[in-house]
Amino acid sequence: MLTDRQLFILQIIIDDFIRSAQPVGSRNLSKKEDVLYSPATIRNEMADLEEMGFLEKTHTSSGRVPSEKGYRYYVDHLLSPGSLARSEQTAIHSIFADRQNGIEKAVQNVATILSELTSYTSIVLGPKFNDHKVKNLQIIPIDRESAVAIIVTDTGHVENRLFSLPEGIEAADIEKMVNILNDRLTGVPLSDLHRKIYHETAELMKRHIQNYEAVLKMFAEAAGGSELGKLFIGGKTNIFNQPEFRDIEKVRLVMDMMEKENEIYELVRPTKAGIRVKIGTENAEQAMEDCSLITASYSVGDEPVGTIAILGPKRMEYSRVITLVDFLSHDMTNVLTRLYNTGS
Amino acid sequence: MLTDRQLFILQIIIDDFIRSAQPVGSRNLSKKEDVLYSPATIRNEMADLEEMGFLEKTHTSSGRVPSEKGYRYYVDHLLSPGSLARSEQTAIHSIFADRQNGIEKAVQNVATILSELTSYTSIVLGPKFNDHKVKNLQIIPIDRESAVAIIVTDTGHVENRLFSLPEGIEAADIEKMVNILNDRLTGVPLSDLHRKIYHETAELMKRHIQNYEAVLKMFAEAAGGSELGKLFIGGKTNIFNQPEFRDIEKVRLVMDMMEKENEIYELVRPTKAGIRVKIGTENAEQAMEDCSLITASYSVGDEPVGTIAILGPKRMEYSRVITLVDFLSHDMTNVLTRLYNTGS
DNA sequence: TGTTAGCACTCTTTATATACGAGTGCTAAA
DNA sequence: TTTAGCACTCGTATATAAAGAGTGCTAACA
Repeated sequence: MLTDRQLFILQIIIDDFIRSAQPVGSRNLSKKEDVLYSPATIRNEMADLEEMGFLEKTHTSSGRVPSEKGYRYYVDHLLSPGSLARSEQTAIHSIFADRQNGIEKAVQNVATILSELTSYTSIVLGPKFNDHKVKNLQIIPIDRESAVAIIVTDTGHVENRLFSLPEGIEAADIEKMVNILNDRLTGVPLSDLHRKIYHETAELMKRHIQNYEAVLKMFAEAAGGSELGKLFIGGKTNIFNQPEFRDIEKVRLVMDMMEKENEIYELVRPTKAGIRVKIGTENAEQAMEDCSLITASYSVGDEPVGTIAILGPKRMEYSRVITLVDFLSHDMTNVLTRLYNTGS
Repeated sequence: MLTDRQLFILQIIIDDFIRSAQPVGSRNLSKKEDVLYSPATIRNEMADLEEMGFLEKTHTSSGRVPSEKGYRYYVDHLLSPGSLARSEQTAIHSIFADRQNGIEKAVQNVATILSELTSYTSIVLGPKFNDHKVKNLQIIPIDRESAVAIIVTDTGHVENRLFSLPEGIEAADIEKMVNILNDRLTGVPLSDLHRKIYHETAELMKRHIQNYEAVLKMFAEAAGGSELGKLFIGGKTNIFNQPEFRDIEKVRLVMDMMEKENEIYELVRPTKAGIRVKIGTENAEQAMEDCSLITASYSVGDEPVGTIAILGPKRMEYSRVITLVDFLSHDMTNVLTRLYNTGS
């Protein structure tokens, strides 16, 4: 349906617009050294491309601007693969080189480096710990009324939660309880913990400990707390650099959204799909209608556990960002898979 | 030096400007029902106030705008005390009513409510845990190479850290070590922990456990992690509402600063002083030159442990905000003091 | 002596007209 | 099929004028 020349011109127009943020006209295009057609020819092709919906005009006699459909086609069919500079590769590898600081710090660094490398806003959803298995449970009494429940996983992650002790419980009871829980629950994945707590230990504890229910409830809650990983956002203010966000109301919309964690979670829910590109109104959120979002999930083994994403203007350097996000997500998958699968 | 009438006029001008964000002229002022002077009289007084540096003009024939010196005088001498609506008081009290969720959640709520109540940006520095005392220490081995160190305080706060185990350490050794540490360190404040670990336990452990040093080091590090409380910022985008921040570059400066935690820490370092008001360039930070910051620290007993603050335009509702921040900081001091002093 | 009316002046804002330039669509010629 | 040419459109920039809000100063008034 599209001739080679139309493809070529569409690609050049979008490339140019991504660089300059200015509507591109036939005259300027034809002056480029690798463009051999006259302005008139280009105008004809442009008119066709516009009719097909790939280009738009900002007003009757302006140059052309890519439409969302145009970007979509560009991303699906016209992207040149692109490769990473060696310096970028080493930057990425180095994030996980020093594992001493723990996963969270590393994930935090991913967000920072992503935003610095791209000049866009980065979103990183840290790995969820559902699959991690209970290594050890503790209940530390604080005073007569309260205690802290602690869950340590086989990956070194620690969940903790303060809770009120039932009236008149004895230190010996607590110890008994901890023993039962450790005995029955060690090795259970966090995602199963809630169920197992009630099914496997309730009967037993009922016999030994009065008022066991309140305690079980708190434990179950502590376990359920981390179904989703932690969210990190890097370069929140990078959007100020984009000329199409000179309008303060647009910036505000995006900024507002970035403060709402649950909306962000929706955007970056981990999936098995590879790179996902959402352009403008392809994003459900109203606030994203002038933005594009590129996401890729990373996995432990086959199970997607987290996501990295880049949020930028529709006029985004798709090629570069996709390459980068692809590389990084695979790198994270490798590192995490090695880390967690040898551990268990 | 200032006549009563000058004080009165200065106050009305600033009040008016805070409300309207518009330079205020003599004519409009004189039309107010509680102003009995003619425009000409007011102009004369205005000229005097300007000469003394309390007012400024944006251009030769504009109305007057308060200078920083004007705001300063207003805050120091002209503030009407103001009181909180009952609904606001209950909103504040209710934050700590439900202690179940732990301090951190409560502090988070403080930030949210502060920004909602004021329409400015709120900054809340959570309580530091230096004074809290060790209740219990644990070392949970994860695999042959690593373990998690856990410190529980008498306030229910939990610190944890993953560390590498020295080669060839035995499970029995670890247990012995935990016993020694608990024996010696229970009741020690976190701020002393680092020192005590080396002074009081090193000798003893040396005798019992080979390669104890690496382990001690990790424990000491875990303890040192929380010298400062956690930072919460509410209503980051509220600044977009301020007409003097229509300029995107100004917004950017402020937004950029809000992303830099260490700069924020400098602004809200807890002190014993009461309410502090910093107007415009009284703040050292370049980015704050068009903002005012109102801070108040809250304490446990006599020891300031955290800070709440409101960041807004220089044209801020000082009276309201000061009343609110004062009330809230005292409330927090009361609640926390009761909570932590009865606990120990 | 303090207050006020009057007036000329300043400066911003808004509206209007004009010129300029980048770009288009269409027609006709190559 | 391609391209040169040309009239036309529309946004941007510039100049000019008019309106309006506010000031400072002078002189009159109580």
